[in-house]
Amino acid sequence: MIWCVEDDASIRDIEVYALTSTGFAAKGFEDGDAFWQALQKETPELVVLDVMLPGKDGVELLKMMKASERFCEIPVIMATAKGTEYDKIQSLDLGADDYLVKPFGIMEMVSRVKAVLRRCKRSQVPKNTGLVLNPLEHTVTMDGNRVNLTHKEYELLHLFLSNPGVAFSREQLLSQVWKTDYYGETRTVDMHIRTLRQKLEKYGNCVETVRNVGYRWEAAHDT
Amino acid sequence: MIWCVEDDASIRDIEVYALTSTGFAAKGFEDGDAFWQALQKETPELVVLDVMLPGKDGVELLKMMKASERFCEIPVIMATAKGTEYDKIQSLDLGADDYLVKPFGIMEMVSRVKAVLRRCKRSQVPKNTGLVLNPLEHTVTMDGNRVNLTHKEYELLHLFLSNPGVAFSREQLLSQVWKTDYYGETRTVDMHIRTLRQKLEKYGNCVETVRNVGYRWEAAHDT
DNA sequence: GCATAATGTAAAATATGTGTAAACCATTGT
DNA sequence: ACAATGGTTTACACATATTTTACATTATGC
Repeated sequence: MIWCVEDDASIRDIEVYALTSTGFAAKGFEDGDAFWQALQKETPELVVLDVMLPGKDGVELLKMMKASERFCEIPVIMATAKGTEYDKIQSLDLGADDYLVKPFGIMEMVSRVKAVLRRCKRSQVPKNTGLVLNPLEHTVTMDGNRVNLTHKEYELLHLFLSNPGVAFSREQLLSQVWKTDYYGETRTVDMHIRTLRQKLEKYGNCVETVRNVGYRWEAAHDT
Repeated sequence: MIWCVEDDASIRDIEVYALTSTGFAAKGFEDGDAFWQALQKETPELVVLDVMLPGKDGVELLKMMKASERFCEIPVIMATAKGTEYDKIQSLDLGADDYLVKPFGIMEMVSRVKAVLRRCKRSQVPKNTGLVLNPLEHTVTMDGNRVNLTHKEYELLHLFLSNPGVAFSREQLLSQVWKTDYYGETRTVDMHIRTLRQKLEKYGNCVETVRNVGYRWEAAHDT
């Protein structure tokens, strides 16, 4: 799925149409907020991001993506009317994968999308974290070895792995995993985090405690 | 090692010089033959390839590289005076990794080289500039590096970044961050401002003290 | 330049949140 | 009903964030 963030409706439509007719699945977003919101639920293959946007501008969004554990791997092509060298350098140095200067030919955009995807596919080293969760079998393997988790532990890990980098409060964990909205004084969550950490051995320290908030999965720590 | 294939000696020298002074190892080639010959003995990290060349032209060389098992993985940036959309598309579709239209700024070239290398080796994570606060992850990154803040420090920064330029009194800060309306004689706020300033390093002086009033975030000071 | 008020700094003292172990309870299968 | 297993609670140890205290430093007005 390719996402196009562009406030001008006519340009957006052309972009989506061109990509769709080339065989890509594509979706348009009018502003940064709608885009960011959708990003929480879904992960696109690539984003074509306009710099000039109402609300948060493209550069801001790019920074936020590249600063995030969860989104920093998503390739981004920046598009803008500003064609100064500084703009190009800034975007590229911020981690954008390519740059389009308006008015750009629609086929050039498609070509660049294809080129970036090709590059990313090529450089995608099979990044096996060593920790594989299989929802179908309800199992977890660590470097090929089965790990025996209890149900709650499994659900916790599942939630963490589906949202890497996101900090969850104990309340959130209780409501998501335990399906209860009560939260009094209890060490229950901590207890399960503990056993999970132990069973995950070297991956245990991927579960970071965020003091005063809760816990977070930090994939960077998987050595 | 970065290779620049370009027949115009002055342009070639500038390219090599710019890359070298940026920290890359770089070497220039006058024509396709010299380049192709060198390729048999050595493998560059990336090639900046001019389209218009005496003898075999750039497109020809690109095709040969991409057809070869041995060289097809080497990233290529095409450079040319022809700036038509067709040329761009052709090059990109032939497998070039990026495209420069002459006359290009020398720093743009360096940026594109960096961007392409980054993409090809995702191992070196792109670091963005600036200060980014991610409420979802409850994290703060500074030029791409994570900053470890305590909860109060985080809340302070959050408040400042959400209201750039606004001067807050100590009372206001106490009520917003500490959620208390009491204010006696205490250095608590100053203390936290201090640690925040320290942890933000060069962004530390964005926290301005407003004498007789309190503190304010002045984004202009983030150089 | 000096007195004074405001802010910066360092350390110690305190409060708070989290880790841990063991005991306790609930559910399931036999 | 009884084990066996997983889940919860309790109580306390421990680590670290926060606050206090005391004093140094810097700005401001005369």
